[in-house]
Amino acid sequence: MRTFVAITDAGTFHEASDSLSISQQAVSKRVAALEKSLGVRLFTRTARGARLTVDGQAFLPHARALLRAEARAVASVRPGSRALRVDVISRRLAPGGLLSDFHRAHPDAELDAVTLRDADAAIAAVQAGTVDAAFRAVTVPAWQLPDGVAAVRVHDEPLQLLTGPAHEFADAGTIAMERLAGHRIWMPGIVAGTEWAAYYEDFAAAFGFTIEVTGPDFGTEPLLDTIARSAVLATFVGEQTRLLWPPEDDLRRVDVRDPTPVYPHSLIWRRDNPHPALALLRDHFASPRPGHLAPDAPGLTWAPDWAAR
Amino acid sequence: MRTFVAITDAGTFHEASDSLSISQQAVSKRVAALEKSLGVRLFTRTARGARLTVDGQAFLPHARALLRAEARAVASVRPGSRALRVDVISRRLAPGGLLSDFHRAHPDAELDAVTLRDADAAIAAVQAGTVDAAFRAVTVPAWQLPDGVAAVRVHDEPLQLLTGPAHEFADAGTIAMERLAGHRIWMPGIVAGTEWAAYYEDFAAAFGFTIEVTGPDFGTEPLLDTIARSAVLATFVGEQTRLLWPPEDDLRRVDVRDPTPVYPHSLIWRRDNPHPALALLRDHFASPRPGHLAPDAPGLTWAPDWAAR
DNA sequence: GTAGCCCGACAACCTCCGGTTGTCGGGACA
DNA sequence: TGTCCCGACAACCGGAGGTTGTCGGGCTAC
Repeated sequence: MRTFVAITDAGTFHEASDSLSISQQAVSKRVAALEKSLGVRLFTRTARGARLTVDGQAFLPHARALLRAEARAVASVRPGSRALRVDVISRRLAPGGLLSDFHRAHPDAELDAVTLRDADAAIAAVQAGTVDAAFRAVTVPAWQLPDGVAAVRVHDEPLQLLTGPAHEFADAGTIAMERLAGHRIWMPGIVAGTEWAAYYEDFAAAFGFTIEVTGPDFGTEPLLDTIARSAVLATFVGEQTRLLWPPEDDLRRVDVRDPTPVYPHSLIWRRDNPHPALALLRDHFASPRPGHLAPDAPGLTWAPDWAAR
Repeated sequence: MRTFVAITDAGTFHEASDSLSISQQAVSKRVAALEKSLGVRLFTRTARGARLTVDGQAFLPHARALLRAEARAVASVRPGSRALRVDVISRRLAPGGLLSDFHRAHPDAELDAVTLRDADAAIAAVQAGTVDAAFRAVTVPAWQLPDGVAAVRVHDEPLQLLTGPAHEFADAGTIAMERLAGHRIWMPGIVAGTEWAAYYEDFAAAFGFTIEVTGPDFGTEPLLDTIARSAVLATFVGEQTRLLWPPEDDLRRVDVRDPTPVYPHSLIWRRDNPHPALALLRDHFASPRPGHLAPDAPGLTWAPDWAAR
């Protein structure tokens, strides 16, 4: 690909071979191999150089796109001057409802999303500089964070109950929290010892339902399929979560009120991290965002006692 | 890259080696080479398989994007079932003002833009199936087109004069066509014998200015730079043309009235071409588009006599 | 505690991919 | 029509990248 693009830029095989620091014959061989593998001619060879065929013209922008993709891939792991790397909790809960929001506001800021084991790992990674920021529920007060690490609760994500059409709550639209008592909530994929598990333990204890984590996690598709077929199982998802499958009419979203459970996200970062996009991220989440609950909303919501303010 | 992604999908080196039909040792070597070239570890090796490191997680979406780019590149030249391939006239005149419009209306329709030598070559390519459609000024009446090839005049692009700040017309904003008489218009890059050359010959003859095509074409940047510095040279560009360089304040766009010159684009296609996106393209340009001159606008515009209706 | 198992790494070997140099035919141009 | 330059072809060669065989090291079962 690089050779192909170099030739279109240079105009002749010979000149391209210079810029690539290989021989003209090697360039010729590379092109011949590429043309053979594609099954089309990319250049018409003339006495005054190489000109693109129609296929070559159509191919060129895709070849350039490929080289750009390669450069971005390499840059994503280059120490120093890489894109902002942000830890977000498992996609099930909030697959970028947070970040896609930011992305719309700052389309040029490049982000790489990663997911660490739990908040402790995320905080350690932020301190180590392995990641630049994390969105996590923080279970400890601010003064217990490592030196130089800051955390601010920036986003309370309302949780909805997700049920199949045969479930008791399927057509309720909204239910009161007290009706959850005694019900079975299935949350496979939760890892014991994480802040995410702690959240659901406290949540279940506070309102008298049971959390089941049985079964290995085969991914979200079988999980949601099971939910869709079950009359008694339900699960929680973030309000912003967009499910890819199954079609939404196989599943029902049920709002919960009195109070509405919210998952408390804190933005965690290291104060001396100079990454320019990090400042954008902090500013974005420091200011109130229309359509989102402010974390200090009055008592209509529920979050664990330990959730940092 | 493919190996890297295969491992993340499979979970273990061994399983990935199966899906790639190579040995586990080869997979191990490939990963080691990739990690070495990137300078980071992508996997943590455990007794239960390979897990992504943080770098690996950040790298993964870029690796997938690269593979998608590769697939698109290959698909762009695959005979049958490739993206719609459209011939458009040299970018100088109308760099996708036509196609970006269509792209906004149909973001999913994949297009590859190519540029053939002239309208005759485009018509031949359409007939041969090398390209699926062409936007060209057609110099012959419809009944002289090859069998099965159709052409409909769909878009008249108004031309603006482009001058440097020292030019007589620089600050006029709008001029009457008659004022062009005796002026020098520089249009390097025009190839003799093309319908594009014929257009400008007729244009110049009709209103008494001169066209200069001297000088080899070094690309648009030096051309525009020359225009920007000259007090007597000017050139024509399509109204929709967005110039990348120099900054617009080094150049002046001057509207021409009484009449306004328009470049007549016909959409050319082969009637039995079943490409689904071609039908979209025809429908899009068959219907009136707000903000664009209809090709049958009254006598306020000028186009050559031969321009197909 | 320990035997077995499965995972990935390492070593040795070999093939052939992809580079090199040398040469050639053919179109453009003076 | 000679000259020049472009790209292709041939012959050769080193090493990148595949193979097989083997090993150490954690889980896991008993």
